[in-house]
Amino acid sequence: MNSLSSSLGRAPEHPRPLCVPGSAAQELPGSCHPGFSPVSRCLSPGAMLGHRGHHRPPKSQRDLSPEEQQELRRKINSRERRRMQDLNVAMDALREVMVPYASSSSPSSPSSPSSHSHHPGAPPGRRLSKISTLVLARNYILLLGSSLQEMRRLLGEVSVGVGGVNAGPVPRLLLAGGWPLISGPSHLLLSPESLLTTAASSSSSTPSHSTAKCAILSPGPVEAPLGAPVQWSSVGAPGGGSLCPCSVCRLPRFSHPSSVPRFPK
DNA sequence: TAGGCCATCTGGTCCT
DNA sequence: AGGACCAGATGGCCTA
Repeated sequence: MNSLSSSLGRAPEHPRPLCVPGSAAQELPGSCHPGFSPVSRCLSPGAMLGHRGHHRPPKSQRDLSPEEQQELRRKINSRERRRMQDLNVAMDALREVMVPYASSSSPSSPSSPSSHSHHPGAPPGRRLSKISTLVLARNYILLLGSSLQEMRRLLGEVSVGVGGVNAGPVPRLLLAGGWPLISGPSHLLLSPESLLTTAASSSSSTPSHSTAKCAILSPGPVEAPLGAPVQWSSVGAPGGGSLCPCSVCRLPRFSHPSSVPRFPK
């Protein structure tokens, strides 16, 4: 776990100021309210809106001394920080496999949180935002699914001509045909049936205002005619055509090797 | 300067 | 009881 934190680059030992009951010097302006009881002083309006409609610290917490409460709060904050950092590591891992959008500099460049700062339409050099990463990943999976289905269809056609699916060189020939990530993690090779189902169900719910034209963002891959597999290269691969006009795809095709620290000091 | 994105803090809830 | 997860709030950084 520590390895994950250390890989983030942002020194876990130097998190932002902690808001710990009883530690006024560390309080964030606006987030804590001196004068409240040690237990309730950090309540934000949102935090006050508990599902039960009232706030009452657990019995065990009420029984703790201020020092113990402070230590407990530090411990909880640390856990939450680490949890979010782990989530970011996973997000970076996802960005990496998001060819051709993946940022090579990101892996653990959380050390450069500033490079996060990006939004659709931003100039090249910015890595995918979290939401963009998730949206692209989803559609990327759908694209792979449709590609797999297409490949299976072609395999079927070719195998008929050469005497069967297990006929020697045919599969290898097709596999060498430039299918993106076709040899990637096996868990990505989902059943085309489930992908079709997913795509069909999601195509009606997918926001389309800015993504309808995008082969990556839209359910397009699944809807693509069978004889014409999606032209991946035209979407964002090096040497491909113009950038997709959608809001998410107007992103850098190539990762930037350098990243600017979010909090330069 | 506004808006987007992000990290962090926090309290509540659920699970083991 | 403790940890994981979640969602709201807050403030900082960056870009248009």
